[in-house]
Amino acid sequence: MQQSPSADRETDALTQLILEVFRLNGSLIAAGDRLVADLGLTSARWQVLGAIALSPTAEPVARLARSLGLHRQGVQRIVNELVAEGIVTLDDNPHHRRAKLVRLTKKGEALYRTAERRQRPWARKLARGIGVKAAVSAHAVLKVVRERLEIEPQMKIEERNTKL
Amino acid sequence: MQQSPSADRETDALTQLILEVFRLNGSLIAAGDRLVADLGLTSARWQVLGAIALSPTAEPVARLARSLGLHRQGVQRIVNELVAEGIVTLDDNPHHRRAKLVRLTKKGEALYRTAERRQRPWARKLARGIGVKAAVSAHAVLKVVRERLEIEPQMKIEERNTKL
DNA sequence: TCCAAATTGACAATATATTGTCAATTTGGA
DNA sequence: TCCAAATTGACAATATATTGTCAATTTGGA
Repeated sequence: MQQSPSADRETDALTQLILEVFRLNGSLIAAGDRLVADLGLTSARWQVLGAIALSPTAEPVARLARSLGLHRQGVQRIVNELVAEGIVTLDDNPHHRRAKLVRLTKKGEALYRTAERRQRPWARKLARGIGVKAAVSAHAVLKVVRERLEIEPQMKIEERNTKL
Repeated sequence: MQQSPSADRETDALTQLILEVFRLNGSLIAAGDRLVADLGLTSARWQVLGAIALSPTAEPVARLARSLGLHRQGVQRIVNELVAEGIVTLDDNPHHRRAKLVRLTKKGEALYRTAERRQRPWARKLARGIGVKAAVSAHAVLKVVRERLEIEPQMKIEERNTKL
């Protein structure tokens, strides 16, 4: 089903964009790791910490994993490490005997705030001169693509484990 | 060093964009895996295969890894598997006794073409209606950000192993 | 109330990625 | 020509991610 030439230019443009997303993702993770390494964080830990910090209410591991699009087991592993280091605690959940609620400790909150304080000027330098409009528009494009990828044909990570 | 409000909106917009890049990257890898799974490929294998197929001349593993921004060892592992499956071969390199040149076999070329044929209509569906201009502009934004991340403060993957 | 389905954390097996080191070899400048 | 530095693949140790399974528990509909 060959399309019009303009549709093909569109396809090519998106393909290039996708390749750039892969490259940028790699660079961002590497840069994030460097940014918080001396705090004992990694990009992965930071991401989990962020989900805990930003969630309006404390949540169990499985729910955090689901909302991050990560594997339950991977998040569990990270959370267990963070517990061992006194960065988060697992509190009893009045609504579920097994599913403990993950909460930041004082130390965890301080850690997250430190990382946040460091992230901002870093992002500011990266953002300089890009323009709100261009950034918002790029964001919109990526979001549309992601949403198209996520409709049906695909299953969520958790569903894969459960259903297959 | 507090900036003007507009600079902060810019920072916020970029932060949102960055989070979206992480999410999209995950979705793309998952979708890519599904797209070529029945061909015996994964996103990682496909990426390596692409580097081999698109390079104007055959290259050794270390060079492929460098140009992909991946670890030499990871690419080596994938290439070894591809050799075992008859998808690529390691040919003698007249200029270097150890660094064999990775080349696609007939089978490998056919496989890559099959994957490519499948990728195009898939990308076309994803791209529909996005507009060349929006895609190109988004690409430009991501590229600028990546290039800023890659100047100095950071070392290339290979350099890290060698220099530290 | 009851019970099948879904959720959850634990555990284990395996796959994959990362980090570090080494020796063979090539490269490039003195 | 010579030799220090860089590149390269091999190997190994470890870290991390993925997949699969299970039992405890909760949920939601009959």
